[in-house]
Amino acid sequence: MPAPRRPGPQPPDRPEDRAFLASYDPSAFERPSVTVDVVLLAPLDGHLHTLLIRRPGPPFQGAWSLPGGFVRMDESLDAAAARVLRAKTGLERVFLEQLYTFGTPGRDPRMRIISVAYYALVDPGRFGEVTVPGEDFLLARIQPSRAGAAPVLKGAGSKPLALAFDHAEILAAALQRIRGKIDYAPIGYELLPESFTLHQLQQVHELVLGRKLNKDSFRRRLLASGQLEATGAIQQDVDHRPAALYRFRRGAEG
Amino acid sequence: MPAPRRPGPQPPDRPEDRAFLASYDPSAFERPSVTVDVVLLAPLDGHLHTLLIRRPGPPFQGAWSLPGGFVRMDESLDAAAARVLRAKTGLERVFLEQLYTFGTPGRDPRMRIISVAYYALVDPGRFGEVTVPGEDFLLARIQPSRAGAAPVLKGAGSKPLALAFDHAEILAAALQRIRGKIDYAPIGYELLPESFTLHQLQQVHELVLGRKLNKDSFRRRLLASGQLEATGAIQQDVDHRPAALYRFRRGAEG
DNA sequence: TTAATAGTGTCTCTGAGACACTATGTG
DNA sequence: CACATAGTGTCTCAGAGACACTATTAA
Repeated sequence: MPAPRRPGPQPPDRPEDRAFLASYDPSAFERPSVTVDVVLLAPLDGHLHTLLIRRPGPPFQGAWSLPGGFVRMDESLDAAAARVLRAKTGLERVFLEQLYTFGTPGRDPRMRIISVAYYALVDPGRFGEVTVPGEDFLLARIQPSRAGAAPVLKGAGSKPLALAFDHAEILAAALQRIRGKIDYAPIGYELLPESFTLHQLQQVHELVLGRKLNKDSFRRRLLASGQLEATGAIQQDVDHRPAALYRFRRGAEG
Repeated sequence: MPAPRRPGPQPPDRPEDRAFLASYDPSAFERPSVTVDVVLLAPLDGHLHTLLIRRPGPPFQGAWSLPGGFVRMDESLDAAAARVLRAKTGLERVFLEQLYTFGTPGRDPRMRIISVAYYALVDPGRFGEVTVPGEDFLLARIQPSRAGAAPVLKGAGSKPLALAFDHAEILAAALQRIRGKIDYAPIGYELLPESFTLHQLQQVHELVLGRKLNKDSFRRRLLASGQLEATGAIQQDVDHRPAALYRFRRGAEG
């Protein structure tokens, strides 16, 4: 939620500080590893889906996991999340926001790893761009669930998927976050192509919220919000009356 | 925000995993330091206040900063925040929630430090319990400000305080978070003693939101929410009609 | 023409704001 | 008594749900 991060104010450059810095021993404290994990969400076939990667080695070898990776020493957390997402999926210029930081000791059996979780939202068309280099991946369907309930994932088989590490918890936190946010923040648009119908926007909101919405008041509310702008075009190739297409008015988020 | 954290599911114990673990070299990646910083908030004299600690050494020697400290290898992030708050202020059993993680390279001039920020809410009476061992501290007044505007801090002098590192940004994020949350989450009660009047509760909401609220609808809304329970007692030692005292019904958060 | 979805007009219900009024304490 | 704050009753207005109705496309 904070605004874009800048380096903070710099302290005055004084000789005694330089002496202190030179004598400072960064190895005095044992340090944890820090990673980012990304929950990538998009609607597909009437369900939310998330991208999972099969773990190529232990621990949890063969299990499904969120795309993740270590934070480098010279990059911000936001930059690490964008880099990891690009490296693991090929996707760039994606809506990406910090979610929560998970750091329970033992969440990774190898060593102490603190993971800063992010969530990313894309429109379903961009799932087509996904290329996972040399790795097995899956777009897992997230079963509709009400707030509070743990989300259930479905892959190709009939059994619900279990995720590696505490990734089920991270996924649940991401779903809870967008559920709480979609009513007042313009995140629904991130799950749709550039232009869309009001019905498609309503379907996205219903997917995220896990319940049906009233058509009339949804239309009224969104049209009154000033967030939408008619493109002038209408839907093509539908076997019923085509709907007007809208786009999100960036900047005018009221 | 996620439910209490447990260690994730453990992988099956297989011989080949043990071999992998034995060969795993944790020093292969350079690691950042990880700290927690705590924004402690309480209402006092009609203003929100936050506890600051004077930096005893460089960088930013003599400047005011949030209480913080390194995360130990064997404790969770929540536990680290509670421990740091206890060590720096003596306060225990405080409402404490993770806020956001700040990790811009250069935010600490000494080395790469990633800080998991928390915010803590206490009632003003508990400020009396605060003891900062051998350290200079200050309860700084947060000037009323509307959403979006950067918060302004006042200490004893007339000039606004500047904080060390990116701590002003962390404070701003904490204020923004509780502003967004107080309308639907029972956090206002954390800023009040066990029993309180509706007027005191309204004042706390007004402090957090930075604006006056309508008395009638505030009363109606809170009484209808089912969150409040009359204690049966009334205010003492006031020079006007005493108000009824209420307490928060924990568990019944609707 | 029918089926299907898009889109409009209007009634009702609920919650917030406004305001008038009564209640109960102190000095 | 005056004065201050606590607390109630009721009117109005705005937004959400419900529902009836019209519009426009394909088959």
